[in-house]
Amino acid sequence: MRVTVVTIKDVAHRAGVTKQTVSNVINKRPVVSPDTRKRVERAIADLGYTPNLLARGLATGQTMMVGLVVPNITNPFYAELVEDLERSLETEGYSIALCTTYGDPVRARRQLEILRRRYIDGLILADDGSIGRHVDLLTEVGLPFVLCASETEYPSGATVVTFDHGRAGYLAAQHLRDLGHREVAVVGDIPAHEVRLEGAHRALAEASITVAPSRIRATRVSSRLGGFEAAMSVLTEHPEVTAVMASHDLLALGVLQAAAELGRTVPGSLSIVSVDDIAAASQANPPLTTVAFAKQRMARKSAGFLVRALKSGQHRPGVTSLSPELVVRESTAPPSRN
Amino acid sequence: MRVTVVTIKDVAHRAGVTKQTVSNVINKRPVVSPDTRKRVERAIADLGYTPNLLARGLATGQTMMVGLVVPNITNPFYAELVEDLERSLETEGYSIALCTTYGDPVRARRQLEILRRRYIDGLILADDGSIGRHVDLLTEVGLPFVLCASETEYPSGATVVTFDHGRAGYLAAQHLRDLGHREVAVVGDIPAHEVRLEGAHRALAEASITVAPSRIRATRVSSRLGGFEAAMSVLTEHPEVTAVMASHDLLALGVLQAAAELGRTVPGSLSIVSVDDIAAASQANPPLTTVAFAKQRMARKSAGFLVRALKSGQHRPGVTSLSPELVVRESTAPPSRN
DNA sequence: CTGAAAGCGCTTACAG
DNA sequence: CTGAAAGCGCTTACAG
Repeated sequence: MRVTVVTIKDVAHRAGVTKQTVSNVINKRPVVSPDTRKRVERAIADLGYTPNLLARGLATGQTMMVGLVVPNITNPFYAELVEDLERSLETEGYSIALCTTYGDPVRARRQLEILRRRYIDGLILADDGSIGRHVDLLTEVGLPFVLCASETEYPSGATVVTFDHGRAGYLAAQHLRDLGHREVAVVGDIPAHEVRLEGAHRALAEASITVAPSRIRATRVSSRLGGFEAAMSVLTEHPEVTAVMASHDLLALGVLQAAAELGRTVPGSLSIVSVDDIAAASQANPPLTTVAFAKQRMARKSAGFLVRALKSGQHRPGVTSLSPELVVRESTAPPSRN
Repeated sequence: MRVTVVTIKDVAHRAGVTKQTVSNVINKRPVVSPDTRKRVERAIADLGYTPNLLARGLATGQTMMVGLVVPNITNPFYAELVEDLERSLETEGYSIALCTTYGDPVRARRQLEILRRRYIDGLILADDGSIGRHVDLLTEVGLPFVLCASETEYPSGATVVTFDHGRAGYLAAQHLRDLGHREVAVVGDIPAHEVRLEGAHRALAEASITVAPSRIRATRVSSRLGGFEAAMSVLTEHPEVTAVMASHDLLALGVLQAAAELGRTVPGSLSIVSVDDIAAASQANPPLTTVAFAKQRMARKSAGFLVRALKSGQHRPGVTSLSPELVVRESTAPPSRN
């Protein structure tokens, strides 16, 4: 099926040199006389030659591919992260191989195995909480990687870029507290976002506010629908609640929907705050107050660390924790008196 | 950096055979005696050997990778399509290389060039309308591909899977018409969705309804925000409008937001219909009436065609047009009398 | 500065 | 059924 393809040999032949000379000009090694360089470049242009990356990869051990492992890409957080990562990486000349795990450790392992056999140069993994289990595989084969960590514990000795999830939760709850809310409910992706919620509890505790366990709902699914169901249940049982803290925006969008369903205006009769700042948060109605994670900074940092490791050949473990920032929009207001 | 890796030679040595025998057992060629097969399999297991896909690709000309080219993945339509495609393809043993074009033809070309140099086996392209220009490159190098076509014209001689966009528009507008709407505005991704809108005009014309040009708004950007701005402008200028047809769901979500902003309840005082049926459509408030494109069927068909072409080595051009279906939810109702 | 040789890890005919 | 040889398209020392 494949049409004949022009190789380094064809170029060499046409330029009247050997293929290693062609290789030298391709790789810009300064050992070629200007004259023959010109000849070779002509031949390359005439023939439309481009090096076979497979062959090069086999010979050099460098494929210029890095793997990106994420739970999925229909979740906008990961979609946005992947796009940012791709942009950062491609400016460095790397192509990306995308792997989705769907949160399935078996699947993740299989995918990693295949990437390894394709001899990618390195990996960036967006931890879904189960990635930690596969780090052994990575270190075992000596594949450089950096972890865009979720808040769950990450392995020591790894290069990780993470957000300060505890602080994110703290900032969100502090905002509610400072607005004067005392009747707060929590809709959370539990246990995945435990740390965020702990931060929230800390902020509330500082104002002697405690959130009864019955006002904390874990979502069945990590989606808008999950947030909706959780909010419906908690708001129905506890109508006195004036504010809901969601552990991430997708859930908050569901809470928003539940509020509409229950006839509670936002922020007039219910305040909603969450964490993430995905694009949809600012486009919601009303736009969501949330604590922003700078995905783009995470992407740049991670890509930077990986590229440095690949270039230097040195592994430099360490944890970089990025600070989240409260973004006040229109889903929060002081509690109304009625 | 890379730790020592076990090769076919190591296996051969340990099993006391030559590497071509190992190759024979790996590729399940029925020429190996049960006895030596066992020995080799033992050696493979002991050493944890897995074939180097780069080397194999170079030797066979098959990389078992297929490229997926989409405009972006933050648009949920493409994200969902990519996930479906990946699932279909991986069951056939293919890994995917993802390319995002961001609608930039230059970028698209560069990416395709790189994929070609990586010797992927084939391609699936989700047309953003500009892909057509690159088909020459693909046919030139003889790379099998299938086009998940947008509605713009596609090259002849290609294998394409598309939706009947005209019918989609027709169904959407017919629904509004049958509900009794006569004052209709259009928010469209123009010219990308020209065909959908033509279908819509046809349905309306059948009831002698014409949509004045001033009631048709092209969006600046193909996003929620674009839909919002377009709807704000058209609804402000034409408050008598009772229904809006959007050319895709993302825009419709923006229209929904505009309706809220303008104090028009949906569907009480304004009906909204669109085309696509992305996940967010059913999760909107109210859930959107829309015309569904079965992305999953598109993904399966496309993957199926490509895989068949790869296996048979035969290119079979043709256009498969999938039928859309109206999904009535809660964003549409008869016009109110006031 | 250029060319002959060996090698990356696999597969594919082709003898024995 | 097994082994020796050549080749996929590149690169990397190493002579000249």
